[in-house]
Amino acid sequence: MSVKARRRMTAQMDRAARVCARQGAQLTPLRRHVLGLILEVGAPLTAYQLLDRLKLTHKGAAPPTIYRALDFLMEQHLVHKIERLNAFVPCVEAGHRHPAQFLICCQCGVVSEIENRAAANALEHAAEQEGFRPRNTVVEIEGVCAACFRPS
Amino acid sequence: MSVKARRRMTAQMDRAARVCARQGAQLTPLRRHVLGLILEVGAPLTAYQLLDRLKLTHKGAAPPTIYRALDFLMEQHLVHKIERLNAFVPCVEAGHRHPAQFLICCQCGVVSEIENRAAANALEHAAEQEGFRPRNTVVEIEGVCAACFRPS
DNA sequence: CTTTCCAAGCAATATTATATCATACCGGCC
DNA sequence: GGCCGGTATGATATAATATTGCTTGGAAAG
Repeated sequence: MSVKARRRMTAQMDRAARVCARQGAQLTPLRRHVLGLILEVGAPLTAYQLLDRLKLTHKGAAPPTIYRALDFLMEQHLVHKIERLNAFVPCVEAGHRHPAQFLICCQCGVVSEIENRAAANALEHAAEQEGFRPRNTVVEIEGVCAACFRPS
Repeated sequence: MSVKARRRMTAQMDRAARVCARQGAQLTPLRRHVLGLILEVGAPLTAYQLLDRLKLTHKGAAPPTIYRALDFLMEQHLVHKIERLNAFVPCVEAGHRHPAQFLICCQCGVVSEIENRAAANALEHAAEQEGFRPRNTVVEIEGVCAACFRPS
């Protein structure tokens, strides 16, 4: 892991700590550790992949251990679940609810989160035209990313 | 099941038959039966719910039976999977690829499909700004439907 | 000090999905 | 007819994902 990446990770972790403190939520060592795993890998990880990594340092870890931590992290808007992959990634805009839009490259597997107001508004508008009150909008766009399309 | 609903279902089934014929795809009795189950219930059903129903008339049915049928129906764009629910619903615009946008009511569980060009375009645009080539866009909006919001 | 609350430990189990190999059926072709 | 290749289905097993319920321990609140 590069120095730069490590620095970014520390910043994200600090931010997470502040977010939780503000909410009165406890970012316990275990939860922090799980968040760390997600941040350091930088690719979507499934619950059981996380569990395997967690077990290396945390012997008694079992499925509920990881799912509880993930639930907590999702509640705090620190982590997103990618439904198509049953996998988890860090929130880019950590700490507050925001419409999630993901680009999933089906060639290299990279998932990147974008935040496009225009699209989010258009969707909200579309829902409201039906009398629907959106709470949580998830957009998962599968396709080919720029890097894979033009392999330079 | 009302006369009207049955008539609509027959129409959908006929349409499915035409779609498959055009593609040279075989809408076998088994696949037709599974599609029928999905059409008649009118609510999202999980694979195992479908399997239970299928077993009533089709003794040897096992998980692969239903998953194969579902894969086929999804390929033919006759059925969508709702990722958030691990459940399946009929395609409204059956028979051709189209951007799927779902409104999921978290109170009554009703899922309705909409087809909003403006929102779909906005999303496509957002993806392309990143150099991303979308292939398959899934939108799942969770919230409260009109009926639940104003219980009249 | 003790009550309360919540995180975590632990075991079991539920739910969702796939792998694999065998069999049956249908069409064309010799 | 007999064979061949392709596709659909049958059947069994198992993998992958997720939850339930109950218990324990420690820290914060009163």
